[in-house]
Amino acid sequence: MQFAEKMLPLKMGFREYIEALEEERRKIQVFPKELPLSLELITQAIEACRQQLSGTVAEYNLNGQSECSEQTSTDEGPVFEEFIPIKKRASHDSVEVEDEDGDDEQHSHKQKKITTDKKKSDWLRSVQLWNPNPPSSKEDVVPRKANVVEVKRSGGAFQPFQREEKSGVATSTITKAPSSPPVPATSSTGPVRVESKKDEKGQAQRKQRRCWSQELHKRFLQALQQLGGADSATPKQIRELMKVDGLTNDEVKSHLQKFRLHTRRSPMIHNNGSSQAGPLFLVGNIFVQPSEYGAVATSTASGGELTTVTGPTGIYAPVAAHPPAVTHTPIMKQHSHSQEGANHSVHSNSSPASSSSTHTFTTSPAP
DNA sequence: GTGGCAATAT
DNA sequence: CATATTGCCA
Repeated sequence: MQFAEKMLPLKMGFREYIEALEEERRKIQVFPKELPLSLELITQAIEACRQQLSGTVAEYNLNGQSECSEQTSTDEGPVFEEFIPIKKRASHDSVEVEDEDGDDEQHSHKQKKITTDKKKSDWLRSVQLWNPNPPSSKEDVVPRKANVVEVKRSGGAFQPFQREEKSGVATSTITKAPSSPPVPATSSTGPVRVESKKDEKGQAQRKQRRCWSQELHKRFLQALQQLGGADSATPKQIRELMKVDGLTNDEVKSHLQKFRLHTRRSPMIHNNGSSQAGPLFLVGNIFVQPSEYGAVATSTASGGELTTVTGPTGIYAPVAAHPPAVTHTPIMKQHSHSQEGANHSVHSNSSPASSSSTHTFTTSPAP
């Protein structure tokens, strides 16, 4: 008896999970064009879960991270991340720094792992966090505690976005940064505005390249979706929706352009539709994509199994009757979240030159 | 003015 | 070569 009770919850969890997934799939199935990837992902997730339910236990492979420069080998057959930045939500947060400090090991090895191992071909790969303006590789030493999970989320960290539904009670969707009234201004590690270089030369030199972080891109995608696709979205609208300070119309425009180009050229190359037992990657992390409505699931990637997934109040898509015939159907615009860019703290990723933009999308034959 | 494309600069 | 910025045009 006890055994049954013991394992029941687990199975139930899976079942519920699957159900939830299927429900979501049904929802988005009406927008095959808008959310092709989501559809695919969910489908695979379902399959994967079913397999797990069946008894076969596969191993999850979560990956998500990489700074603006490195994406250490990510062995994976299937390419998935494509445009969906997978956020890793482990129990221990704080920053993930590359291990380099070998306490018990000699710290002499400095081998780069990248090599030509994986040409992930994620044009997105290079997009990471804001790359303010690495004047000269600031060498700020970030105190790196060994394991101690000292969550130091004091004010002014970074990552303004990301709404984590805290046990139902929404902390109001406003997560306004504490120290960032209006006008984050352009100063200290702030936006990338041109330095205090009064244009004396008569010619405003080019703006510093803006590095599109994952978060940034994520927001970009969200906005894109809400606007009904890349084709119907306009830079201005996107920018408005992103609500990222310091972001200009032109930047969005440019990014959109690139995005379109890439999406056009490489349609959707996912792996075979079948679910293959191989790597599972879903589990929770993925569904944070359309989280705009402030209700999604959180997963426990750390050691735990999957857990949550159900939409609290089923807040997700209000749309119910939308004939697939019409393509874009912008889901109502809800400005629930707010985010203040102000973060750009002293990230100081020394990633000016290193950026291993090894992406080489072997563009398909083209149509 | 806004949006799209192309040239140009990293 | 890929990616971002700037310029030009509908």
